[in-house]
Amino acid sequence: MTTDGNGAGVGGSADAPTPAGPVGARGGRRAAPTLRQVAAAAGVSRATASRVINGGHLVSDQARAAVEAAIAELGFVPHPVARSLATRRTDSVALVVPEPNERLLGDPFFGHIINGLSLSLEAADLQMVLVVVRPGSGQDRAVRYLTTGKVDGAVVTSHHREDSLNRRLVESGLPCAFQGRPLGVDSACYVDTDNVAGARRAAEHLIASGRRRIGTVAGPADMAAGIDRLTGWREALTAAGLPVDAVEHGDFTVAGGTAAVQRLLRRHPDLDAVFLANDLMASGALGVLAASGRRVPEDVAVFGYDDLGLAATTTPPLSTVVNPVERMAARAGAMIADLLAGGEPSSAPVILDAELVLRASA
Amino acid sequence: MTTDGNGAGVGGSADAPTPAGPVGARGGRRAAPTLRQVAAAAGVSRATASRVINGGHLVSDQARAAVEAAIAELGFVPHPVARSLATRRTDSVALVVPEPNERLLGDPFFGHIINGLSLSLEAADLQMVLVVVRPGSGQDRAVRYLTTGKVDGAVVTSHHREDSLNRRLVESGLPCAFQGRPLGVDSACYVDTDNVAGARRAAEHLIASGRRRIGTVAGPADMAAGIDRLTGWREALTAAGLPVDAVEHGDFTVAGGTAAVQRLLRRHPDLDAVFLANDLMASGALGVLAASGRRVPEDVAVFGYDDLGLAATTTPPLSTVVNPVERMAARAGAMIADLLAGGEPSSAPVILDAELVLRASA
DNA sequence: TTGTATGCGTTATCAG
DNA sequence: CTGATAACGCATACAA
Repeated sequence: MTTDGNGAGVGGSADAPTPAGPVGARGGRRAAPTLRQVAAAAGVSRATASRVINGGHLVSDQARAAVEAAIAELGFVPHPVARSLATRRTDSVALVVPEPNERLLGDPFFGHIINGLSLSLEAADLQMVLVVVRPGSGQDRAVRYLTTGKVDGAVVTSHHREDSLNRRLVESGLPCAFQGRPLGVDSACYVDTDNVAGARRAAEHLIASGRRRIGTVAGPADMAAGIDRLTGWREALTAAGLPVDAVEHGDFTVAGGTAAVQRLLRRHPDLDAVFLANDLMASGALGVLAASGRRVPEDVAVFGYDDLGLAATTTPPLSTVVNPVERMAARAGAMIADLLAGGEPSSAPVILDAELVLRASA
Repeated sequence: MTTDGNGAGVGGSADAPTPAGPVGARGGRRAAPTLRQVAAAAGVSRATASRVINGGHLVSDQARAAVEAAIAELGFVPHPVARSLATRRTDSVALVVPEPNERLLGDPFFGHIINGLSLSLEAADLQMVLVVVRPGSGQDRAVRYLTTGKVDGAVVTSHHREDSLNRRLVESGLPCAFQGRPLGVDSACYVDTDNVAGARRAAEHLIASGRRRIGTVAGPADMAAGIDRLTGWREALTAAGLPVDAVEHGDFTVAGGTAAVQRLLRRHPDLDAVFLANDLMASGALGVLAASGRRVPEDVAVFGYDDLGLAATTTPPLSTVVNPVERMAARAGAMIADLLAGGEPSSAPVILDAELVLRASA
């Protein structure tokens, strides 16, 4: 083993240009052992030591054993930065989230995204880096960060409004996977849920249970989820020969939903059902309806969208459409992992199903 | 300027060992320009080019102008990984969050943490890396990631249960700042809110408004926030000569709060007020009270804790204690930024105030 | 003020 | 199977 007290310097290998003085212990952390020290302790070259670390092919059992012993003894861990510089990989991917608005702060949505993604990335030994893009110069900043080699790829949550970010990212050549159909860019590398079908089914349920005057509070007209859920609602009502004029738009927040429902009821006091593009807004609707003396679901049925926890705790509990956010994020993570492993970019998006969950409100 | 069509190779500098062949364009991304190319284009040495990039001291105006022009022309951006290897800094800090449980998924808590922290880190030109620690081997994994040079420091949200993570991190020498008083470690480098005072004030308000039989649903007994809020409640009741026997513990979730309140009411049907250690549990309590035919606040007053959005939207809206989560995270970010900039570790924690917000429930 | 030389810790190439 | 050695891209003592 040739491990003299010094820890290095023996072994006869001609590669020790390092001054070898007492390591400059800055702060309080003692310097981590390097590959060179491992090689010296094992009596092999750095190249051989490196081989056993990376797969261990093409090395004699003897050399491998020696190196592994040295690694264990020194507590060696490869320095990720140095490795990145050499391999030009960082083994980390960014989760890009839109500007922090009411939705980021108060919606369980992002918690689920984060959980699903970090879990699937972990399975591929990738680290998640959260990049929140702020308005103003934040986008430039984010693009610079993402395209200068600090991450190997990105999962972009495309629930934000259409802007140039998506396009800039794919044009930069950075491997990207989108969660939610991306607007403003022509990429098939995304996973989404079938928002159209989900909304349609919700509306169909309302119709099947006898409702005839059905309104909706749609999401923002410039977000994919907002557009698609409105489309599904229209499809169902049109197919049933019902009018589709009772539409208001909300911003996916409780306050926004509250205001939108008030407008809707003012214009259409005869509504016997309302479909809201997410549960947060539906929760606001519940308050408005109660305040106006309408009973849910006897007088007005309420249907939400998301089922991310809130729906089960309102009074009455909300019937809603399951938004498989966590699974979407996980699939997006797998997608980017595939891409980074050399897989081909998927030619078709992954669309997860949108099932109903019936509770008391409709 | 000596810029021949080749872009490099002139200037007489003796450092061009690179083969100079057509860059291996892997994937679809064209290779980013390097410092060497900038130096060549500007007709200076790499050292000089490096100097103008890092502050620009000790360089002639002429050289600086030439380098800046070259940078602009080539669109040069320093490669962060190479820079990190040389400087031994990464300019990024980790946000360490506990295992993903119900709280991470459904609580707006983490959204606020993320927002506050990323904002303050951005001000210090630091990038936030989110590290979620899973049960099992997740902790080893996290510690390895955090202590091998991929981040310069960490902000640890200490709302998770007491475990060895805190200790392992500070012992590793990694600069750490905690959000919430850390259990299991003796560090003054944290920012918290005065949970004891907050809970005490809430209870005092209940007492001042005439309530005499006051119960509480405390948080977990092994989390700082749970412990402190219970303490505050006890202090107020004891000072008023009221009994402190009506105590149940919940897990900070709606379901947990629901169950805990049911137990509490079974044991103490005469309660005229209840203080819950967070709004999620308070929201569960609202449902139980309504179901049992008790009016809020006429029969039973309800007081929550957090005011992170939910409290304003329940029926009735919750009186609660403001938990300045975003400001805490921001302060923790500033703390770690200071530390990394060479500042001294703070000798005393930062404690933010806990104010009441009165709504209809109490 | 500028340039030279070297180090940062790995991986990868290419002779042996 | 193994070992020199050259990248990787940038920063920085030190010399001039």
